[in-house]
Amino acid sequence: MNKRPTINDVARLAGVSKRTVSRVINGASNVGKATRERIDEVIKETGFSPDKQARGLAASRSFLIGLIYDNPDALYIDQVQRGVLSVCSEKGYELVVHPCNYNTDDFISNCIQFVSRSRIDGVIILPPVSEAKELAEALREKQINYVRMASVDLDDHSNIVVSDDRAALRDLARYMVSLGHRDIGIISGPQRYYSSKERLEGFLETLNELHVEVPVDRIIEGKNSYESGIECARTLLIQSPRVKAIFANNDEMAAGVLKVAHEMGITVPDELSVAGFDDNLLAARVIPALTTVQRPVGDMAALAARKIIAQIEGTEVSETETYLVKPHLIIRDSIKRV
Amino acid sequence: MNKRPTINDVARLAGVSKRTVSRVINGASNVGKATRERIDEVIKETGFSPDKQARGLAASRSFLIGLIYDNPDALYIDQVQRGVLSVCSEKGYELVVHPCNYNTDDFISNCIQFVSRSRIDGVIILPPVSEAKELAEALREKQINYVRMASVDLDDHSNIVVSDDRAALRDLARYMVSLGHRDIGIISGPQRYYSSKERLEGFLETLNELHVEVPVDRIIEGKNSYESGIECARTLLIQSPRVKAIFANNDEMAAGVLKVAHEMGITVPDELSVAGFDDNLLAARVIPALTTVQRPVGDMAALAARKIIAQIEGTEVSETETYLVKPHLIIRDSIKRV
DNA sequence: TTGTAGGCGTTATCAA
DNA sequence: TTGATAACGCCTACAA
Repeated sequence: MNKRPTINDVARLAGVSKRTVSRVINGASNVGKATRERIDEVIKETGFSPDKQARGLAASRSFLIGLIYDNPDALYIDQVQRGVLSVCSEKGYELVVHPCNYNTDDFISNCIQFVSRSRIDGVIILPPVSEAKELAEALREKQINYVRMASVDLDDHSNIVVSDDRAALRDLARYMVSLGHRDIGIISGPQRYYSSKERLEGFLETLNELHVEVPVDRIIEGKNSYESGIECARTLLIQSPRVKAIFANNDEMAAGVLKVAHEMGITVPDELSVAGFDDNLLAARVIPALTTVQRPVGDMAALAARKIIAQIEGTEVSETETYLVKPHLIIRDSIKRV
Repeated sequence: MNKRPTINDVARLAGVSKRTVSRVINGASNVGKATRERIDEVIKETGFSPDKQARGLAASRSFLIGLIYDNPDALYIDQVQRGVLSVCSEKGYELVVHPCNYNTDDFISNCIQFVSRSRIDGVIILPPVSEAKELAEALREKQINYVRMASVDLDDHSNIVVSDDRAALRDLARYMVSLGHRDIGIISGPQRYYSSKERLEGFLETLNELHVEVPVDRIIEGKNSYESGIECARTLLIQSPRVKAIFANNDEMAAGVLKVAHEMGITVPDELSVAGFDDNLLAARVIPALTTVQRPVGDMAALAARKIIAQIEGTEVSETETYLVKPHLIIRDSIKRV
């Protein structure tokens, strides 16, 4: 019921100055062993923990990490949040979320304000916002720590964690071809996003190597939404009825393909194979369950958290060298041998 | 590129003391009109905004609102976060997320610590954690502001926002019966949760009024997961093959029912009708699209945010009287007339 | 190795 | 209506 103990209480109880207590709190090396032990004990007894507000005010830090995103995929965001938090809480940071509007004009200043208003120590940026060069530049100019999560290596390795979507799609292409598929259609993502381009290129690249042609009219650009998936699937299936396998840029759109196939009386996977990307909640639930690609989102997020904290605390972890993770194929029921 | 202006800069430029500037910032009434205008102008010119850290240190506030939950439903959480943020950002608060582990022993002290470490001004608690009486008591005892989101009216109305799940299930029952259903099975949620009990009771209540009996062996308690839905559906469908309609406590389990029906060669909705709850992402994607119940989650969350801010700032909004919102039926393709 | 003094940017007390 | 002055709890030069 009493107030929280302060550094002064600890200092008084331990019979030292608060400066010394401060040293102990911050793990400074120049403290006598006996003194340190005495102080540690008092801290334990009193349950003292430094006040973040005061600490922040004095040191210009907040122990707050921001998460910036404009992504409709709630599941992805949830995984990221949990991944980041697993690291944060252990290091004494809290996570402040900031969904934003990538398309508005003031989106950059909005993000900058978010950071400076609350003195956020650093931000983690999710795709597709993370692809915005302007935001990264603005952040850098303002000396704000940031780490981007992306599908392309477009920044210094201490500022980014990338998933190798391209490699994953090469695997998928090989898998499809190995099952005999030759008549392949694609519902790509918006080509203004690197992630979409990477996936498309990785897929086509390997298909070409394996001498499988995909005529341009079998590649349709979707918008990553379920509705868009439905629309594109209709177009594709009517326009190119010979297509026997479709890769959709994400599971949402793949679910749309399933829907259209059902409407048109096409059986999946017997008459049409379908692949998605994300391993969304949907993927396993849908009938037939989707063969798709899973990114280790939680791990990537945790890595991003470690990087941002390393930046903040100036402790360049060796691990900072790691920045590339590879997604892997999840094989379920939506692709069949022909 | 210069540092942010401080209250001192403003005071100097306006030729007043910082105390007066402080009054203007905080909207105190006892400031001369001319003085106020001058100060307002300087604030605008300099782009000054008060530092939250310093402000918090002085006033014992952080302008941080915490979100406590232990809920696997990422979509629900995402909707809540957006709803809360829409209010927060406008009132100058930030949202700090705190997923926790309802089942661990230290879960309460963990939450309390979370709040006190960062001086969180108030917390919003989501179900099912929000049902924990002990947590609410601990919070109250520590004088921590909180608002619970729940399905039952189990707290003071300024501390809770409840969705009337019971009423929604009465509607569902009437709807099913109106379509001729008499052979109804139920996959309920864990009965240790109020929300699950409310739904089950509301459903049975109205069924009884309409003289539709549900034998006890047609009511199976599930765990709200997809897997659990599959398991329960198998049991139910094998044990009571005459069942022609199933209500599942959430969409995840309803998706499980669909899966099992497909496995067993039972056509939905022709031979079996299915209803869910949540209007999950799945609901519209699955085939057939699920008839389900939608809670206005975003609105509830925004309301909760307004309540918590009212508590923090001591401004009891009249709106605080509102606390009950009613979910509504979303009719899709999974229930058919018999 | 330890302590003293001053400052971080704001709000609160009390007088004028 | 205003303004000195002291908190708030911690960190950081600079000394000892």
